[in-house]
Amino acid sequence: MSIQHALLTSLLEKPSTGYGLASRFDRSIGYFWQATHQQIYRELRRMAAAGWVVADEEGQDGGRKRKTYRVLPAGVDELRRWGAEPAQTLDGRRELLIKLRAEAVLGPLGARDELLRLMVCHEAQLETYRQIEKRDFPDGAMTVPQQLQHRVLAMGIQSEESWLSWARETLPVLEAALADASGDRRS
Amino acid sequence: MSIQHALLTSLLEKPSTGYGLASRFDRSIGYFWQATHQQIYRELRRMAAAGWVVADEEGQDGGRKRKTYRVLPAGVDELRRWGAEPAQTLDGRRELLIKLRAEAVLGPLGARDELLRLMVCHEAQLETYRQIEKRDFPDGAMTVPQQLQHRVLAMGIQSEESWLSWARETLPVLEAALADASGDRRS
DNA sequence: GTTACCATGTAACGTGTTACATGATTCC
DNA sequence: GGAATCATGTAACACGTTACATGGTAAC
Repeated sequence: MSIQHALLTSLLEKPSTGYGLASRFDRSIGYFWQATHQQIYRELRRMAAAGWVVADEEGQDGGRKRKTYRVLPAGVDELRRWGAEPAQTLDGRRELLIKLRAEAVLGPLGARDELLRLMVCHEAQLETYRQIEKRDFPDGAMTVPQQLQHRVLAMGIQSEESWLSWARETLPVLEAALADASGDRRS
Repeated sequence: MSIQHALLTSLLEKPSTGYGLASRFDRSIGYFWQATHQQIYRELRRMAAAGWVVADEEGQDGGRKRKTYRVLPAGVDELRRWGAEPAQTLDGRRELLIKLRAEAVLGPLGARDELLRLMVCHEAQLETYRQIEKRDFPDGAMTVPQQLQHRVLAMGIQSEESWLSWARETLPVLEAALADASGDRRS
């Protein structure tokens, strides 16, 4: 259900209409997450009902109105709460990216801890894949079908390696963010 | 709807019960695709209705029966048809992996062409991301929030690079598979 | 006998997708 | 006035998830 948090983050960066969100989604969070306009309108209505956002309606009475949504304090609270909450699913990679963007707007929320947790999980996963590789695909002559099966496993190994390499480059940035924030508090 | 094709491939490798598929899914196609037992039972019933698979029921009358599914010729035809069909969605990466496993069982289905098509798409996507990086994150001093946003984009860039690198290593294997098959026909 | 695992299923719900429909504004 | 784009919505459906329920078999 964290499409809501993606939208909150996006709205904090800049209040927008649903249509505007759908367009901007393409070129930020949309790098890794696509949402149709239906989903966006549906979630905006839900969040408005929950008091996380409001729609400032402009335009004449009668016809359909253009609604510019902005985040209310309750929405910020929710985003902070969610940011601090450790991911339940082992595949919190997408969520983590939203937490990064949310931290860029709101300051530290706990993304560093989340990143460290995910790194442990993905290191374990990588190790598992490597064991399977050692067991099922010993060096030497492989038939073509075996090579194909090996490429499938290789995809898993490479994804994990690539993610971990990204994570190791990301960690210092999150630590700089923490240092920054504590520096702000001190001054 | 290609969970059906994943199941067909898995059943071709070895006829199984729904439960068995769910377990084996964890250690092959499950590298990149998880399916709950509900999904699996649902799809098995649908495929049985379509005549793609049959359940050999054993066990006594009355109680629930253990059903061992195996693929019928119509199921093989469907898998071949699907294998040759170019992916509609730009994100055919998961499907491609199933096509690789399907090729390992059935011989060439067209995965090489599919791989080449996807490579073109992903090269274009990578280029787009790099343009955005050049435009939005020029070299030099970046604030911490900017660095965080940059890490999100970096994830997109790295995913594409990693996938393309996998694809470049996979291509020769698919070509060896084609050569193998034409060799078989000649002999 | 009771625990663990094998095996299948129903029901309900939430999310994501597709098709279709409507109207406002802007530009030519 | 017509086309393109901005903007919002309803309805239906497919897919995925969770909760709950049932019963068989093997091991202790």
